[in-house]
Amino acid sequence: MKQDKVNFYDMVYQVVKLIPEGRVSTYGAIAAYLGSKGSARMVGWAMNASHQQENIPAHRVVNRFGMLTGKSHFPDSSTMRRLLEKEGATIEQDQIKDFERVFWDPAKHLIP
DNA sequence: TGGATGACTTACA
DNA sequence: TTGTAAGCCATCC
Repeated sequence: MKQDKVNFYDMVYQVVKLIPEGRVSTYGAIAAYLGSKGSARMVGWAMNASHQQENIPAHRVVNRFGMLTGKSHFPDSSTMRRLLEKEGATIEQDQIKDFERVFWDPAKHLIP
């Protein structure tokens, strides 16, 4: 049984899907919630694979600075910003304004 | 099998 | 202070 560990991607998806509307999270926060604080890259990697899933609001996941670093991976560089603004977030130059206000930490809102 | 990659983070010079 | 470098872990070729 190699599946002693649940798909890392699946865990990331679960957390990302739990992000409330109008809120955003960070790679590091999700990684830390999954138990691997230093695996922020894995979260981003999982997001890359999340393109197969349409239910993954990857636009709600940004880097630690609230910057839309993943916008380049969207069909359009403005798709990510548009989705966030549509949910009530404010984006300024590919960066979330009041980021700390819309920041959603899974480790604090979700119960392990 | 081993090396390389990745939408990041943190530490040190 | 700014810039460079390494570290993290899983997946892909």
